[in-house]
Amino acid sequence: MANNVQFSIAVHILAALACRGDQDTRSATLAASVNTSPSFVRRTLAKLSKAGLVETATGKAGACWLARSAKDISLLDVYHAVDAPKAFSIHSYAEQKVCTVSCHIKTALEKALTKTQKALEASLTEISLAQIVSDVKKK
Amino acid sequence: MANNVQFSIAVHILAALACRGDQDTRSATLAASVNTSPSFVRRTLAKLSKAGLVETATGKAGACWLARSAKDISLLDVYHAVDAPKAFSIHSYAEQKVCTVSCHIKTALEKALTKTQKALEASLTEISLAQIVSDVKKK
DNA sequence: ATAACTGTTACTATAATAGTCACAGAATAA
DNA sequence: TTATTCTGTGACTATTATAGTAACAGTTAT
Repeated sequence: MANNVQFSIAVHILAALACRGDQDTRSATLAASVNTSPSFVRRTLAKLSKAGLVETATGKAGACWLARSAKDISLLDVYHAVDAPKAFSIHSYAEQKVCTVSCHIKTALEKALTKTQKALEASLTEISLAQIVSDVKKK
Repeated sequence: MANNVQFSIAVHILAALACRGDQDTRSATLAASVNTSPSFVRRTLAKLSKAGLVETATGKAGACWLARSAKDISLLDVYHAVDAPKAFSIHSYAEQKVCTVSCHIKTALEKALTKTQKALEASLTEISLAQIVSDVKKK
């Protein structure tokens, strides 16, 4: 499949909203920045909204804006909001009863991969949206 | 697309080889344990071989075995060997020159995601094949 | 020579994701 | 109250990374 880029698109959208400050923003405006269709933006926005990262208004003056300060939004929040896939997946297969490895490798792998997933998530916690925005503006 | 499971299949194969000790092992035997075709196993095996994790013999008595002790193989070695995809990918899109975010978000994101990738890889270094094998046998 | 394996290429099938379209529902403004 | 213009969402197609298979040349033991 195509790689999952929802996460990076979500960060892009949030950074754009942070930069626009108090201005109301329509999905079409964001779509222009991200270079995709408004519809796609709205679908991502819906997830961010459910996760409480943005707020939206429907109707003629429809718009969206950050629900809280950029410094209070971590990349882990975004990661969870878009429900991005785990770093690793384990293959599924029929266990061969005669083979110890075949029977127990799955559990052993899960244990190990849980650790690495935790490490990744811990790293995401360390990075705030505000930092991203600051980097964007610096350049 | 389907998720990338090459990594977990590679670990499965290596764990199986570790358990079999000095016995010569054919790709068909591994295929039975992993529950896939010998051809698929051989392709993974080829990568592991290029990375120096296993050694193989061609010809009638063809076989494969670990190139070094399981405790000297880390999951990071395996990760690199199979050339597994990065945890995150960044969306590509045409930069909108009028938009600061659109122009610089990519660099900012790359910087952030490099950090998390490093964290993930550091975590993989900590886990050896020997540990996986030990977990498999314990159960 | 023959048999039996690996290494590799070429192919098809699958499935996750991207991306688009269309429309109902909602709020504003005339 | 009607027209307008936005969001939210369901239904769809297109794309593409990956899984998985088939086939065969090359290699080695017997």
